[in-house]
Amino acid sequence: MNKINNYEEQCAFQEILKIIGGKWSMSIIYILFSGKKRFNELQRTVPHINTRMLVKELKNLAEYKIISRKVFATVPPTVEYSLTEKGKKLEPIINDFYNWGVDNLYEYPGK
Amino acid sequence: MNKINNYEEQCAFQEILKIIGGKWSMSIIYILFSGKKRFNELQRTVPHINTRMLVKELKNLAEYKIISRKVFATVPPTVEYSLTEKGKKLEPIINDFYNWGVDNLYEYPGK
DNA sequence: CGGAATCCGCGTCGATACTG
DNA sequence: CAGTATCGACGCGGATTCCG
Repeated sequence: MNKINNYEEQCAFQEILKIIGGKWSMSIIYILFSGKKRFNELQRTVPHINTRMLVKELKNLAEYKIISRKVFATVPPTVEYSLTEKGKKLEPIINDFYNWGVDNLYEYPGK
Repeated sequence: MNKINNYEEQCAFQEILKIIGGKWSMSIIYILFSGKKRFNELQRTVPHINTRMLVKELKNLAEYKIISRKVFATVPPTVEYSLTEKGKKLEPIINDFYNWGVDNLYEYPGK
């Protein structure tokens, strides 16, 4: 009854992780749960990320329609990022994931 | 009411991802949902993983008590890996994650 | 069988500087 | 403000070989 564990499922898993398993993706999505954010806001909120990485991740997430990018033709330019419906569906999952981590990982201080 | 998005939470997130956000961790855990597995079984089931990476991941996961490692003093040696209670708690989360990926990512064929 | 050890390329990531 | 461009290093991860 358990169709888990076949080779194709594993490959699918790896594809999924390639998209949102990166170093920064989850952090960015996590931040966007609280609403749309501008580029600089994101950069300030995600610890240690740099411009290039943030641009790259945002582009990637937008490509898969997890986030949407809205440009306002103002001076200076304004760009807003927000979650799409797909992205919003991740909220409970990522929250569970985060909570699991806090509950189960943090009693191990040392590397 | 949303305490999300502060700097420390973000750092915590990055710590968690460092532990189970690697290229192979989730795949291995996913496989172990269906029961204990031996080293070679895992290596055969996870696509493209090699010995070194598998050893490394198993060691890491065991260190954080997500999986447990049982050695049987037989000849030839037998080692069984299985999920701990902590690891089992991940099952619904990773399943949700996987399902989300299949539902939302697979209509994008291209790179 | 289940690892450990070594060697090494290649891609990722980071820092910096620059642009519309 | 919101990126783009370029460069260089470092470390991840792959292949191979050896060991108990």
